[in-house]
Amino acid sequence: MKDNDGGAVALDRIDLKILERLQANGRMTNQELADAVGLSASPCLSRVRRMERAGVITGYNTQIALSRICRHVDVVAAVTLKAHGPEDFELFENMVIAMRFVTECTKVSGPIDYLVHFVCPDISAYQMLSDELLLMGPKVGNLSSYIVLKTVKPNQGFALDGLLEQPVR
Amino acid sequence: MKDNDGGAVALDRIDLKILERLQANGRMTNQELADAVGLSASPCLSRVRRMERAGVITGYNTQIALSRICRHVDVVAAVTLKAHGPEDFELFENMVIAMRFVTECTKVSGPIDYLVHFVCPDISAYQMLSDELLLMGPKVGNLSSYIVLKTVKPNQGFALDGLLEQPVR
DNA sequence: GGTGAAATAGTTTTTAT
DNA sequence: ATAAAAACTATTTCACC
Repeated sequence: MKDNDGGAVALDRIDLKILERLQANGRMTNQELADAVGLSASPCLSRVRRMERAGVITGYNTQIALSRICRHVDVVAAVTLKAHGPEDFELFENMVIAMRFVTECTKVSGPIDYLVHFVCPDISAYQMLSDELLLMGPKVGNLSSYIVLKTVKPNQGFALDGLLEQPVR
Repeated sequence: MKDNDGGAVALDRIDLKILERLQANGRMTNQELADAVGLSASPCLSRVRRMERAGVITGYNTQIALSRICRHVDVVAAVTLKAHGPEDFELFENMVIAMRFVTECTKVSGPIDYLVHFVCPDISAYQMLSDELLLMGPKVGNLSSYIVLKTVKPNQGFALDGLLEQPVR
């Protein structure tokens, strides 16, 4: 599911509708999708395939309510490195990428360098992982942990209509 | 896709395998899934439906590479309220839930109350939204904005095998 | 709770516009 | 580039284990 050309991708209104529908339900059949966007099945499918090949659609996921299956803790760590050379960033990033129970990591601007999201079996597992970052990893200057108490608004995709008001034909 | 009973859900090894596969590819066919977990198509489908009804599977999403479609800014705001009564939390949460371009919001422990994730068309749109929270909303004591520069590790689901080592039959 | 066959429904390729 | 039709494949139900 990768065939990037590196450039921007032009989408028309129908492509946008397809993305909106698939964002809300990634498992709908091509038939349902075609009906929803006012196309017959085969052009609808070729549009989806085209967006997959262009790297616009990068994958399909299943949302799991982890709390229904097992106890776990959800923690966000705000990490600041001591040194800020390219090799310091690279070392930290490779460590985080390889780390189990890290579900997501972003590099941010400002006094914090990284936000690292962990989903671990328990606090002691988190304790070990954050220690690993602090002790064994590259020079981590500060690591503040924020335990997630509640998901107020779960991720339900982008407001594509609001984001794409200009470039859509 | 909701038929919760409020209680915990018992899963066996096959259910777990199903979740792992669907987490990696939410659009695989039931046939492929059945083959992957060593079941025939019909029991595989009934397990999936059962987990959907039990609220273990809460939905199917499509990942979109927004940067291939349009310019945008991705910001995480760390918000601390001035007052911490139940009504202050509720007011803030309702505001955030209704807010366009907020893709995700979590309540956290510690000196910060909420992490609010925005994906906006540009910085001026973000400026307006954060002002809305600061000025019109409930008493926001502090709002620090962290612009996302890079996604180091994109969300690829949970390490289910590591999280579920105890309760699986 | 699983299997395998049968009917229904969806996907995908080809062909024509 | 779209649509319709044909061939193929998957989904879903059901009788049986």
